[in-house]
Amino acid sequence: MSKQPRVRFAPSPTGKLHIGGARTALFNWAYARRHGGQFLLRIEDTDPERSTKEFERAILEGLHWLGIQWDEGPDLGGPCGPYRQSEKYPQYREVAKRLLASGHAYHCFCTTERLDKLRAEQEARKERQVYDRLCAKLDPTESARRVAAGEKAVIRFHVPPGETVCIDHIRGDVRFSHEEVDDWVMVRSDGSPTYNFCVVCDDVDMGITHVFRGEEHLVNTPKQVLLYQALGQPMPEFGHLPLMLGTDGKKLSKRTGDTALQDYRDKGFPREAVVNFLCLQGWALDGTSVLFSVDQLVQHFEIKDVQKAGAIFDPEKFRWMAGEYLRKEPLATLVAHCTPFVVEAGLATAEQLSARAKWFEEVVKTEQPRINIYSELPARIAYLFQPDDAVATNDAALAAVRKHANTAQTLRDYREWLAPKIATGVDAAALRDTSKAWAAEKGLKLPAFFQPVRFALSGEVHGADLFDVMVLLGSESVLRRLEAAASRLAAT
RNA sequence: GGUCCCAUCGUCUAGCCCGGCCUAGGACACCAGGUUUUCAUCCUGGCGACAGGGGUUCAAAUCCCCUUGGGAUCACCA
Repeated sequence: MSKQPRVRFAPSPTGKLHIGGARTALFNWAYARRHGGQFLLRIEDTDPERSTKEFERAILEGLHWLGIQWDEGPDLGGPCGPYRQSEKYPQYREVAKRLLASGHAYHCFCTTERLDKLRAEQEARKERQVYDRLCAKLDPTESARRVAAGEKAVIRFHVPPGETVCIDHIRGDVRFSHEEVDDWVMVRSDGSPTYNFCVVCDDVDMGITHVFRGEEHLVNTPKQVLLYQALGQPMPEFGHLPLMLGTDGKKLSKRTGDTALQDYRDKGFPREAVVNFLCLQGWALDGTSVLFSVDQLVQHFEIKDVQKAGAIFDPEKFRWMAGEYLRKEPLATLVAHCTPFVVEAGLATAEQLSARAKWFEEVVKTEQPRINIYSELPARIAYLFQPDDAVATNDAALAAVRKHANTAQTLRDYREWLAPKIATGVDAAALRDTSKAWAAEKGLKLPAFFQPVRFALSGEVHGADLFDVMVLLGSESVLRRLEAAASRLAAT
């Protein structure tokens, strides 16, 4: 690398940040950091119909959340601005004028109707559907006159004969014949520039040295490369990242699951897990490490190590990884991450939780091995917030408890035995042994003892350690719930 | 259909560029055990792939060709 690389991520604000885009951003950013270069953010909002400020903000937010910082961008500014394409129309017009003058581009007056008809005919003859260059044959001064007269026209790029090879660090060199490239539209009849045109202008303006983007752009590359040549600008090196695929093997879309980064954030996937997992779609730290940090990514990321084949996005593995990170979180951090979800679920207010901070911390600690994402917590701990005489239950749990005989009696007996022991507080460790001894003495099999008690306390037959649950509930609640369940089981 | 890209366990991948260390490694999932009052966590083991066919070579997952399969893209969208 002769000089510092400059790379960019250039989303168009026509939707929330796609996880594929997030990965593209991540790889670009990692590359810049790895090689001591700059990472820029550019907003490609040349489609006024679909672009919104709202989406732009959401995208920046998503990027921030991932922990990606850019060196130049629409919010930060920089020496190569503006970083929003909608603010650069005068510049594009200038370039188009130059290209027109140098004969690399021409005005095309063909109507949409003629173009449609042309395509239909080519289709019928099973030919390639390309523009027939009718207007390329027009005399430039004649064209200029018609344009001056107010006639609607687009500006097309005049593709010269020949062939070109472009450097792709992932795929190797990609060779293409100019024959295959259409005389594409650079400027629409309303004067607005098109994507392929803006991209090149901007990448030139911003001194971009490496273009890493999704594979769907591979077919655009020839058009863009030709433009670099026409402009007399050095070509950047490319890297077309493998597509992220849905379980159907096709490009990931809303059909096959959540595609927006925000969806995963909203569901409570730990940030580090998202970053880690996204990186694993097409890249690996080494053969064996699955879990790695952003620092490790930056330390080892090489674009040539990126996989060529598309990667099917596996939500299952993603959830597993989320759990791995969640389990490693320091308790205070996990509490902070979970709190909004508990509040959102209506279990308690943030104030109520902070008033019982120590207690809530224990609650979270108890569930930490049992949840994979933050949003799973509320449902699991809801029982702690319910009235002692109205603990929610489900049929399956009830049915399981009913399999045991004399459960009401068991609960009452246990309650009676337990009451004096927890009068001054619950000691989980002590109770664990003595309770089992008590059950044994009563001639109860362990499940016949534990299941009804658990059911009484939480309405479930599965869950955290029973005596930890008692600690969380407190003596009074425990005794009340034991009684309430006994009554209920006796009644039916 | 044209053009382009791709091809290792069901999935993510290591190995491929610079052939031998590959009787192909790791992870998810799955299955079977162990731990636990249950669930989860955790631990152990198992299952399971070089798409097919030709070359080249003493030797090919690795290089070449063909076939097959999959994908992307064919706009005055990005």
